[in-house]
Amino acid sequence: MKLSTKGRYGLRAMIDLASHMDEETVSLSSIARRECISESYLEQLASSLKKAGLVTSSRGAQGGYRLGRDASEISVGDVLRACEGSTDAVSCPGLKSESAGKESGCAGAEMCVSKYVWEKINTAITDTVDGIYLSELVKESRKARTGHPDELPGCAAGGKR
Amino acid sequence: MKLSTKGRYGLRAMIDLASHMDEETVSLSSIARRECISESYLEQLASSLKKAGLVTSSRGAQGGYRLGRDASEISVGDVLRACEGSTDAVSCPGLKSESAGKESGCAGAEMCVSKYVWEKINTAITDTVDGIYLSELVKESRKARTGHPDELPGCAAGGKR
DNA sequence: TTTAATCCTAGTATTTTACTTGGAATTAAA
DNA sequence: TTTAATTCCAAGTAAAATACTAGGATTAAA
Repeated sequence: MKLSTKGRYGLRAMIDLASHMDEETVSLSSIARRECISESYLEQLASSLKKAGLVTSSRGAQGGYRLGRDASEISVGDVLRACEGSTDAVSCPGLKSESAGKESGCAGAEMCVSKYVWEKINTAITDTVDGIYLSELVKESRKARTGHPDELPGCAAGGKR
Repeated sequence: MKLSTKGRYGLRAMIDLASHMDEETVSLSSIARRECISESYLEQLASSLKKAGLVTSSRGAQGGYRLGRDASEISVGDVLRACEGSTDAVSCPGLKSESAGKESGCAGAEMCVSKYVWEKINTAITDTVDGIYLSELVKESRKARTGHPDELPGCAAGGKR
């Protein structure tokens, strides 16, 4: 039951981008550097985020990315879904989230009680991630940073895995 | 962010076992048959469940498994943790759930705002799975079954993947 | 002594993850 | 007009994780 690097890096990147909305554009290379994420890997995430409308881009020198809408209107759920495809911990036909008509899969769909559990887990996750917005995280981040203004990360220790 | 077959099969198996507590012992082969799970794969889950004290076993002919304690005292969380190791969607040093002292990993641990998000996701999941007990599921299952007493699963359609 | 079961260790095919590579296209600035 | 900085795109790939299978050894009831 793990969130992959896509979701984890994706959120970090979006928080970083949101924290630099004073700048005209933000290049992937700068995000990658600050967040200790491989730039070419970030490209893939950027592509997903763009498809989802969460960021816009301008090409060429001095180009880069901007948020697609205000940070207060982008939820963590939006980001994770864009990067991971879905935030469901279990997806099986017959669950509400998959509105694939009929019980197309599981043997004896209405007898599958665990379905009930998966549904609860999925809504718990969804409710949580849809209730947190980038704007809050940016605020939190600034607070933390001003508390320790001297500490500047550096990639060596972590970030990768 | 997917729950693996271990957790999914594990819970199904435990519900099945809990539904047959009138019998002396329940063999893996019978669970495997009813739940459409490979018996040899189930053995591995049974071993984890036993280590966690969620089931007890007796060897030899006529042997089999029983619940380690009452179904009302075994939560879905207990089962999932036994099978999957943890129910955390993200584990990184610095999170409460990992009480590994110091910020042993992430660059600039206190600046990592996403930590705050992972924590919320993890608690949401934990709270959910720790609040559902096998006894409820058995009851639900019986209700569903008596509603459609004629339907008997059969493995063909699903169960595997 | 046969048979039905748990128990145990290891192997393996497949899938997924986490990247990298090698460019092409676009645009601002020199 | 060239150069440099950037996004964009499609494939390839090594390593890890997943979802099993195989082959027994052990135990105990019938």
